[in-house]
Amino acid sequence: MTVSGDVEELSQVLRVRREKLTALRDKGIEPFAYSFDATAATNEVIAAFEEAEGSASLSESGQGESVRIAGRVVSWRDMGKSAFAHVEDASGRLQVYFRKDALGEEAFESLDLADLGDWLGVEGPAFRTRTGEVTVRAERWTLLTKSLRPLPLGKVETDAETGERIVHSGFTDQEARYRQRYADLAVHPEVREVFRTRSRVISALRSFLDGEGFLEVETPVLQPLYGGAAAEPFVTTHKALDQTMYLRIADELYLKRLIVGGLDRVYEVSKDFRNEGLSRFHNPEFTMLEWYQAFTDYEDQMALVERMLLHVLDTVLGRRTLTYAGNELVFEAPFRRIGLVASLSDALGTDVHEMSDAQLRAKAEDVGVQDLKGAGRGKLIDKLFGELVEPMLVEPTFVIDHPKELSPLAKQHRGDARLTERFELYIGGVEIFNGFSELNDPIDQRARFESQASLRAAGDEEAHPVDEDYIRALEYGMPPTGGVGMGVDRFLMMVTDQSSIRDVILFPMLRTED
RNA sequence: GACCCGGUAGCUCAGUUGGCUAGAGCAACUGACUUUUAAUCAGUAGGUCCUGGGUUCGAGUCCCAGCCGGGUCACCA
Repeated sequence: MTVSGDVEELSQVLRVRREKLTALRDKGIEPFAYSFDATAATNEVIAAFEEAEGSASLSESGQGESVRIAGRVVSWRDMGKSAFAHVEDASGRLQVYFRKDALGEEAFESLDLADLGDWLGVEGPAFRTRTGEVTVRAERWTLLTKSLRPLPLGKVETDAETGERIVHSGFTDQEARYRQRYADLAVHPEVREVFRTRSRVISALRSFLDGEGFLEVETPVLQPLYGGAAAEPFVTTHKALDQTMYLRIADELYLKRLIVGGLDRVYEVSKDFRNEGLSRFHNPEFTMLEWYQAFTDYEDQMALVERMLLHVLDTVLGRRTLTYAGNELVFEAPFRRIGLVASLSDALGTDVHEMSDAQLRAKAEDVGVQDLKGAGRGKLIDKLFGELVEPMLVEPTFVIDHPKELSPLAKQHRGDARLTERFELYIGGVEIFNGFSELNDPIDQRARFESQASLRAAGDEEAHPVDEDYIRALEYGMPPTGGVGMGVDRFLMMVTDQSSIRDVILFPMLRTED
């Protein structure tokens, strides 16, 4: 684009708006107002008018009380000595009727300098038009903000039979919508609604945990050593300390340090960062909810997750079903539970525990798993599960009792030394929750870290590094604890039926422009 | 990282076998219209055809390289 103010080189549509800006100032109209005192949101104006109609308290000419509304102009129909517009605010849109005789010559002529996208304040009584739409008859209008760049507004048609909203020539380029989320939000009320839902869901998660006696805490984003998940970190440097720092990949090890300290129920809503590829289920910066509760195990936590999800659905949606990717998901506790190894054994027709590593590897190659370099027994089982069982987990399903090598922070299963007490909750075929009976034996924890280190030496770059300070904390004594991590963005994909994680993140990661 | 698809006006898109001055709808501008609602009618203006090379008398179109995006897969306990 051009140097700002260099009007000569602006494209025609931008130039025209700059010229109107100048014309407004010449008329003594301030194009960027300081404030406006609206008396009602647009949806309240409509509701109040309809109520007045019902109680027959309108004036003889069918007008309600005068109102003041503020919003963005999203449609305009000029009729010579009158004009209709729709003005949109956070609550909805409302039609405004401008008449030369009601506004006076000067105020009406000044409307020529208004554009789609401008923010306007309008004052006047509501009435119902011949075609039946509740409308404000403007007696005064105020320019609140002049828009200097045309918004990609489509034309909105309401289907007469179904009442459906049909948008013509809208703003559909995905790249442009993500890069200019402000414009995407401005022209798509349904996108604004997705993010309102996001906010309500996170609020409901917090209120649920608060109600259970949990304490919301904040732990470091910048960490001297990363841990709590198997992932590549972002690396940075603190200059004054001359020290390498990592952006957290999980909150787990810090939150469990707090359990050691006696804060027996803690949770954190956090941004975590993983230096990995992007996909419709992965954004390098994402929102995680983790909580830890002393004196509970993974059974207790599965029950808590069930209650939490029902609370969120009841609070936010008022129903216990979701439609995601064309599937109806019914939430009814208790959710289905399947053993990871048991279900894989069923799928393979052989007991997984009886199979050698070589047999597992051969099976994995059979079903087309790629990149098995350095994969240990646990990873082979996990890959096979991902290939053979995971796609069938549409209804909410707890997958439980994972192999030990896959879960270096989970407590050994009380009935089977090969397994851990762990669960993952799958919804719509996607992993949303991950929890376990937390490993609190520092000697076992050190051994697990060390076997991770040998996996790392064998080529598994995601294996966990040893965290000596965390082991020291466990040595002081961590009570029996159940803990859970939740992929908040993924859950929101389910709640709002969006197919990409980018559609539930306001500003998803993209390569920079230019 | 692999494969497929795409990038043309502010927005949404056409553009044939390579051929004259690159088109349409919406938005914009001028004019008409005081209950319209995808308002309507008449007219006008608006382009780095993603970038850089190449082939050709001639490239939006064909070839090569690159950039950016979307989708699918891989990666992702």
